[in-house]
Amino acid sequence: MVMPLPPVFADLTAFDLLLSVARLGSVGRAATAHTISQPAASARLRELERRLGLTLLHRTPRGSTLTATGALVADWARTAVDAADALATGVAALRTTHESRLAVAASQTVAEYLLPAWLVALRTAHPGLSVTLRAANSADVAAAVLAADVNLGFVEGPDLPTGLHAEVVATDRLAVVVAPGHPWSRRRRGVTAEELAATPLVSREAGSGTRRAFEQALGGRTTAPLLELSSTTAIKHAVAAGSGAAVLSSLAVTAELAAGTLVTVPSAVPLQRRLRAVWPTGDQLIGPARDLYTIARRHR
Amino acid sequence: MVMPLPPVFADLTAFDLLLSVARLGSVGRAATAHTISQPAASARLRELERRLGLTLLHRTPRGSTLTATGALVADWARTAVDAADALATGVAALRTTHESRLAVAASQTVAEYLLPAWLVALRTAHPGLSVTLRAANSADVAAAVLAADVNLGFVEGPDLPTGLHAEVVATDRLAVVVAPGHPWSRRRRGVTAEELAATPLVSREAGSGTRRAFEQALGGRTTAPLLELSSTTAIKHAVAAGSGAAVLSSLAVTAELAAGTLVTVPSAVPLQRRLRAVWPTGDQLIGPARDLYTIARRHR
DNA sequence: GCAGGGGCATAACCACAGGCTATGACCTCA
DNA sequence: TGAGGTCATAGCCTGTGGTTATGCCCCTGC
Repeated sequence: MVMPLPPVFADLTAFDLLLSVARLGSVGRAATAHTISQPAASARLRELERRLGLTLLHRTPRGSTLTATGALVADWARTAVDAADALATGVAALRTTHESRLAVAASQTVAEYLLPAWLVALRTAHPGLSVTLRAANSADVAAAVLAADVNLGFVEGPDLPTGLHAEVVATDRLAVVVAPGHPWSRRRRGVTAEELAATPLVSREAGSGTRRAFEQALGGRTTAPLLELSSTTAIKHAVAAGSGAAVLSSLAVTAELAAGTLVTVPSAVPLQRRLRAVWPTGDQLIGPARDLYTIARRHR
Repeated sequence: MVMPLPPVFADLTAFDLLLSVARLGSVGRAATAHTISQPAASARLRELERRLGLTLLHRTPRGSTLTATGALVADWARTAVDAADALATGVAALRTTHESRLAVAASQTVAEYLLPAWLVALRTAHPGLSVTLRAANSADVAAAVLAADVNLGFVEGPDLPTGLHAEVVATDRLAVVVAPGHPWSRRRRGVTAEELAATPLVSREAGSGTRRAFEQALGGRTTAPLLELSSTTAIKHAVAAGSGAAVLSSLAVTAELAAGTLVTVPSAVPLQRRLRAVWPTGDQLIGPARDLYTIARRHR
């Protein structure tokens, strides 16, 4: 059973403060950075240490530095804080922002797994910029770009309406995943195209970008799914529970692979698809849209 | 300048609650899972929606489901919650635990970037298990294993004292990184061994595992560092600020690459090193130690 | 057709976490 | 020896988020 986050770790403020102390070298300066008083910061950090049962800071009359364990905790905390930051950026972009300057539409995979990080990077280039994000399927994204509802679109499907110019910004590997106990989990030889085509899989509904890409990679000769679920998360749970194999974006399963709840099966078929940025043919990308495109490209 | 996390996002409790609602299908059940009352949960979620300015839930007389934007937010939130969870697991392992059952020692890179996820996975197999973690350099790890202070060790250095058995659990690519504006940042041809050897780099102190591995990969013919810093974080900041190039574990820079504050430079030299699990020669791994080893191996 | 139960919302109340200001103790350096 | 950093302590107050009790709504089954 999944447990809720223990309260000490649910509130990242204290950890964020710790990171500021590490960066700035003193509790007082960290306090100012967080616009709270020095005593407040001091108390929070003491309380954090007390609750963790660890000594994180080395306090000296001319500043504070991290202890060895403090540095380790800070590094772990940084990942968490960064993830929360990406969440914040994503939400900011999602908010209906009539007053915004850059409008982006992105297909599911891009919106979920790539855009938040890109937007965090974009924000350092354009601190005041507000971004609108529309998450939709690839066809809708293309339509939104054509209608000039958005300045830039990201699609994952192979097809593209005329009037749009596309540039590959990333390559998304599709991964065959199973539960650790599954017969395929110990294979060293890749599963062949024939096997994949013949095996009923846990799959998204027809029309999903991931499913289309997979079907296309196998030349359309796939069997009916074992189970048809409407969300990637549902699929991951089903597979982890032992329902069978699934083909998912490798971006969607990194966490599960790291946690060991899913394992990848090597595949003899190159399962790839290109994630592309799209904008109206003939248009020149300018300003934030251009920068976002550049940031996205840096990951190739 | 790095900004502190906005308060709404610093506290992940509400997001965690949202994930429970998604999983369990109703606000009331989610409340029970978090051991709070149903009105409390209801209020928190309303407040979350109000603060984000988004409608996350579809409330019906027989349960609540996520809206489309809710699902997107939930997916982003999941990464943040998972990271916080890894932080919690890491800290739990770090706490001095005389009463613990599994003792692990790990070198810096492993302890920072890999172990938390492994421990999260291990915990699902052994819910009650308490783990002690000792983070040290590879030599100390080996010593701790030999002295039977710990049940299992993870090292990154190439050398190993006699009496220890080692198995590769992961391969860590070293990456050449520079700031986005750096002359190397636009290179398509890899930098050669000669160039790398001739270029003064931002580097860790002599004796660091990463530095040793790099020197060994170049056959020892490297020049004096441009800048010698004692922590990976410091190096990353220095490089991002434009100080020069550095060679770091690819694990250490994923966040920065995603954020675009650092970029990798292709390298003509294969910069790899093996991360190995070690235990006393002749011993058979048993129980949790064996499971942790298995989990670690799954990532190869 | 109506009772019952599950689901969410509202209301009234309470506790305490965490903020603030003011001040003190300590170290270092000119 | 005083000035200017550092962090800690003390006393006070506010607001968030918890609780229980209750109401409304909708579906289901007798």
